[in-house]
Amino acid sequence: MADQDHASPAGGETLLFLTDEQLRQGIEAMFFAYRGFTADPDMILADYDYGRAHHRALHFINGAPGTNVNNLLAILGVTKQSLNRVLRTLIGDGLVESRVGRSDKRERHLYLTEKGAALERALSDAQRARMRKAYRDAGPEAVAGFKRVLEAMMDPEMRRRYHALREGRG
Amino acid sequence: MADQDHASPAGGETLLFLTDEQLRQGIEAMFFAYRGFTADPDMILADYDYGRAHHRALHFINGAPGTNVNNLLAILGVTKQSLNRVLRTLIGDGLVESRVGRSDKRERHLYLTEKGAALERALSDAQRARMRKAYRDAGPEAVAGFKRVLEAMMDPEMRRRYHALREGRG
DNA sequence: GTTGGAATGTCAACAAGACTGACTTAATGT
DNA sequence: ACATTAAGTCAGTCTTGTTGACATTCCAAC
Repeated sequence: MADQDHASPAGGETLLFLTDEQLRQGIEAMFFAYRGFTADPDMILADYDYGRAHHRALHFINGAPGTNVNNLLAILGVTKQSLNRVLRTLIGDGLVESRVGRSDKRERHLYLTEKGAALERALSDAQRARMRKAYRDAGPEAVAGFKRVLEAMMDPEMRRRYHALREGRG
Repeated sequence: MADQDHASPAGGETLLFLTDEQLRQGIEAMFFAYRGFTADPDMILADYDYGRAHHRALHFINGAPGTNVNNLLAILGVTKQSLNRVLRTLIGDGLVESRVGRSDKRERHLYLTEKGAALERALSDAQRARMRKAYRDAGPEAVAGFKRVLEAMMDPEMRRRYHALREGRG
């Protein structure tokens, strides 16, 4: 069934990579690569009593200091109960600081403490090291393609947020 | 801070994509894209009493019919106890058949039943549809780069298994 | 041939992290 | 005043990972 593409009369080149087998390879590549992607931070986290959820919270608070809980919720795509459990331990352990909003006192603005920034840095360094190696091995053009495909794979809402984060830092 | 690369005297082009901000974007792209990657099958699975783990088992049994539990274990990267729970429900529900090995009676060889193949197809179709759209939107060259970077991101052991699967089907 | 170790798979109990649902508190805004 | 919003909490459930203990089968050394 993977040979059916030879039957397509014209444009075979542009359709070649859309066979089920090609798509399947992409799916499996995503699966295996994501494992590598999370492996290094996971090893560090195992030493603390934290998990991947804590890493994600630290990452996005670091990237958008002062963000409120609702925004973080939307980015992470979890329920507030789930995020709250994580946030409570991070605040309790002195990695995250929660300040009452000055304009709207209902909101809580989140910041990393020195201690929280240190852990975030350790986790990020490990993850970035793998990313850097992958980028180097694959080359600049591959990286551009990599990002284009990943972006096309996102839900529109997540793509919007992805760009918003970039612009917020740009 | 994203402008710092202009300071690098030579080879700016080859280093441009290795700034911390570029790596951070890649990390966030992986995070958001993986969410999209799993979203469609997850919605289907919610209708059944199955989860992502069941999907993964069905996927790889479908790709390597007759595989034994140990091999599946190594591919999925979980403990045998964890896989066993998933396998038990799939076998109990008649989606997977487990045959005792003829040469080595300790081994169990796994096959999808008609029913199991049908669910696998439904899940795969949903996931492939998103993948196909992403590939189409990004273009063939981007897809090649996408795969190169993902492969470079894998642990060597997983890269080996990834290739083994491709050759087994090739 | 028996036996002891290694490999394969199963059962049971537990923990992390997600979920829903119901509720409280405080601040905002109409 | 009253409804809405932001945040947090409590309780209960589900999936999916973990360890530990155990049964079965195979194989190789004795």
